[in-house]
Amino acid sequence: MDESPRLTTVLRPVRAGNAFEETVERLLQAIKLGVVTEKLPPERELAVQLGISRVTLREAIRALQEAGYLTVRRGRYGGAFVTYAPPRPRQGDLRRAVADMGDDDLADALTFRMAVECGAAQVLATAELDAARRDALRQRLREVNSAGPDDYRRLDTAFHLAIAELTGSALLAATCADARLRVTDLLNAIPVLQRNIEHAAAQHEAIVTAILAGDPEAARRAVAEHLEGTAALLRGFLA
Amino acid sequence: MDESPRLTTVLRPVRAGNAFEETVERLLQAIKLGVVTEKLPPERELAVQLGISRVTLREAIRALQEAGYLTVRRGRYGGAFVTYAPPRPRQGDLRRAVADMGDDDLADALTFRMAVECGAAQVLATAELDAARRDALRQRLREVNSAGPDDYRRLDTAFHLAIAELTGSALLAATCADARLRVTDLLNAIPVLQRNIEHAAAQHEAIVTAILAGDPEAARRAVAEHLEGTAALLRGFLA
DNA sequence: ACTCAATGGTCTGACACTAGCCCAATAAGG
DNA sequence: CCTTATTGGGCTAGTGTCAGACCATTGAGT
Repeated sequence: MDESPRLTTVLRPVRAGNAFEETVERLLQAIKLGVVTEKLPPERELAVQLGISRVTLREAIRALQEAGYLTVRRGRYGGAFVTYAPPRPRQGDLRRAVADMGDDDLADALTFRMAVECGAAQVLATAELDAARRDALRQRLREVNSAGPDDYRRLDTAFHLAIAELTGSALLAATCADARLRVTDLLNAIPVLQRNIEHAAAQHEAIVTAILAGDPEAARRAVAEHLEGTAALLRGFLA
Repeated sequence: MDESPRLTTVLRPVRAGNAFEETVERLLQAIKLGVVTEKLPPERELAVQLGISRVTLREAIRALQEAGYLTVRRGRYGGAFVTYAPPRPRQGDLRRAVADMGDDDLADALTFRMAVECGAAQVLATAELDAARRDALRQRLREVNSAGPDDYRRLDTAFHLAIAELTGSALLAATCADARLRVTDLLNAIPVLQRNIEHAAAQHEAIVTAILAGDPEAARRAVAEHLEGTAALLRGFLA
């Protein structure tokens, strides 16, 4: 923070890059988060959803195709198919992934995620949840707890995002998704060990219990503990 | 939420509008939040900060000039001067302001703000603060507590934003600023009464005490209580 | 009175992005 | 085998945005 923090906070860049770059980024996120696992929506439809022209979208798709993330088929029942699965992390991947981010960026991302996910859990615990929402939350918990190593990250993401989405706030959901994908590359570089899964499962359990019990303090604490584990691990790789 | 919430969360529009519109919006925010009270930075400098061309910035400035928010003077020591102060709210302003937002948007904004501000306070309470940061926080508290009715909103904004900024996370600071300005128009339509100021002062006091004591639970609770008051007032105007 | 640094005002050529249209390929279903 | 709905592929004309250069104005200091 050089001069007036409030000034640089509000007068920050209005756009992160050109439409092409931002679109590539967004699609990559959707793929890496496991939000789309099979086929992207048709170009015309997707272009509308993303608020860009089809030309720009097609350029982005072509870039991802050349990078090996997508395979495009023409004709009816064709489309852009996801041909990517997060590779099993190998020795040194994590160190490299951490090094690829600046130290400041990493700290920023971790802090950001901690704040918004705790906030979301707390809000959800405060809200009065109908049966459908309670069931949806339990369902996500079951899914992540019964996941195999290959699906684990995807279902873990789904679980965490579900908490934000169930608050009913689209802004909050989008922000949590944003926070999550700022650490996706790092999480994907962490080996998924059985005992880690079990540890996380207990914490997920605690989060859901607190939310369903309507206890915002406990929900906040449970999420903070859960995230702190990962954060501490990643911070260990900082210079 | 129609189909798959996660899908619409990630595959949302990549840009909110064209560069011109977004720039107007951003500058208007800076003015209404009271972040700039006198003069905007020189065009060349501001264009770089906002990541846009000078041409686009100038169009935005001209629009705000025609709308009466700015006066532009040429020559050395010239620039774009703010000629706007939030008007004293009158009877019916609040009802109108609430009606101008959709019900869904209002609920979304309030939920969002609750989550991110609580998250920020909790994070700050967890962090180890050096003397400079502790002093900065106390300073902001003193300022808002000794504010007159005309400066109150501006200094209240500064206080709330300071909490996010002191976490050191630029992402979190930007998100809190965003959350705040989604309710700025509504807050500006609420009359500033002396007893409300006093009530808020006690709550601000509690927030700072909890943060300085390193008690994230208390910090979270204090912020939640503080925001809930405003939220309840606004929700009262919903159809 | 003059100078000059800082600032807004304007122009130009290049590139990015868009909307809308039509073509080409493909596979399910008759 | 043929038809057809659905989907990607490609083109064009028009608008938005940019970088950079140059002009016009102002007022503090000399």
